[in-house]
Amino acid sequence: MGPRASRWVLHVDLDQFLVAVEILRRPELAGKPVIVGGRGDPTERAVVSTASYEARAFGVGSGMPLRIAARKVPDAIILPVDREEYLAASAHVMDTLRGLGLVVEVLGWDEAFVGVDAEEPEPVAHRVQQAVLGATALHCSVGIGDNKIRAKIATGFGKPAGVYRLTAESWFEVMGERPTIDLWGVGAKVSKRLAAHGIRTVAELAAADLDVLVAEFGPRMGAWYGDLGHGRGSAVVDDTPWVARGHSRETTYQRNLTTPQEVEAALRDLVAQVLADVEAEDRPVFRVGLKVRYAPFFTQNRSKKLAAPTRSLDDLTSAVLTLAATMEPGREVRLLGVRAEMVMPDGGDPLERTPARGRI
DNA sequence: TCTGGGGTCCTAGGACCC
DNA sequence: TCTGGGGTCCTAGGACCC
Repeated sequence: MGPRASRWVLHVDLDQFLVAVEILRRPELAGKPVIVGGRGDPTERAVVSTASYEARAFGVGSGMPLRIAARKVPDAIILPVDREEYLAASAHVMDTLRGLGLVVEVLGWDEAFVGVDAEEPEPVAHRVQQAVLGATALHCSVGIGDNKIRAKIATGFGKPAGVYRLTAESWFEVMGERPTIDLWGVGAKVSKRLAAHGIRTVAELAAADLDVLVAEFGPRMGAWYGDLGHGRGSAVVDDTPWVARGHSRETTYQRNLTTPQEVEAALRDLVAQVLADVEAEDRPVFRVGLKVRYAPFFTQNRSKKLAAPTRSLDDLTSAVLTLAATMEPGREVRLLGVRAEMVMPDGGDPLERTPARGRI
């Protein structure tokens, strides 16, 4: 197996995944405004992970503070995030796809690329939907593309439970007049920076001078955004199991931390949690990171390469406390995060990035 | 309105070396 | 005394995704 170029790429995306899994357990929730987020308590600091289509009709979406969501939909049923349950459902879906004899590249809990070499991809897409529905009772949408970028963007036009094809031929007709932020990998910041150069639509991005993009975003990202305007991208689907670069834990405190003692205790706790994830991987840590969000909303990151890779709790704790010594004294802290990056399993240099793997 | 938690990759710039 | 150009390594931080 491993990476292979495909004639067609399918992007399989489960519809309202977290909510759909909850409905499997509690069928009476079907058709109701359901929101999954945090610990299910809208008075806490937390955000919406997934909202049902009924809740979305009230303007609720992923990433919205739970408190605001609850205000918009007073009748909402708000449920806590249950990672274990979603992981199990996700594994069932991915196994079903592999069971069809297809190459499957897992992108997240609820989505995957699938390589298809058939002349006509639509029958395969429908077969995928039927297989997933039959095995798991979950609905999915399928985007079809001549590469991964177009397949991924196509899915949005197929939701819910549909199939949509987007290729080089239809790219500009479908996407040309849309704002750049509709592209996968262009967010609020980049779309603003593009707009400052007069680039507002996908067609304008495609027509943009490469030198301008490179000067603004650097050689790699500049070229990447240029390609994105054309919908150009890789059609290689890679089913090599993903190896995590690292693990992290972060916590937003319901009450801000105010004393150095509170901060240190919280950090010791987070390091121990991260180490538990690291132990499961059987690989030592070569770099630790510290993320701090001060009140009201200002985030800083620190990182430090260790003198030698280690898995010792004492070593990792002292490294993190060293980083913490540079925190601003006397400021209230609302979030702390600890990250550990691990040596790759083959012993290869962990700083050697697989080119553009995460960005497809 | 008030902003989670888990990830990935890229860039700028300083330190240091030849 | 003031100074080049190139390279590597490292940290801080930015941006994006689900």
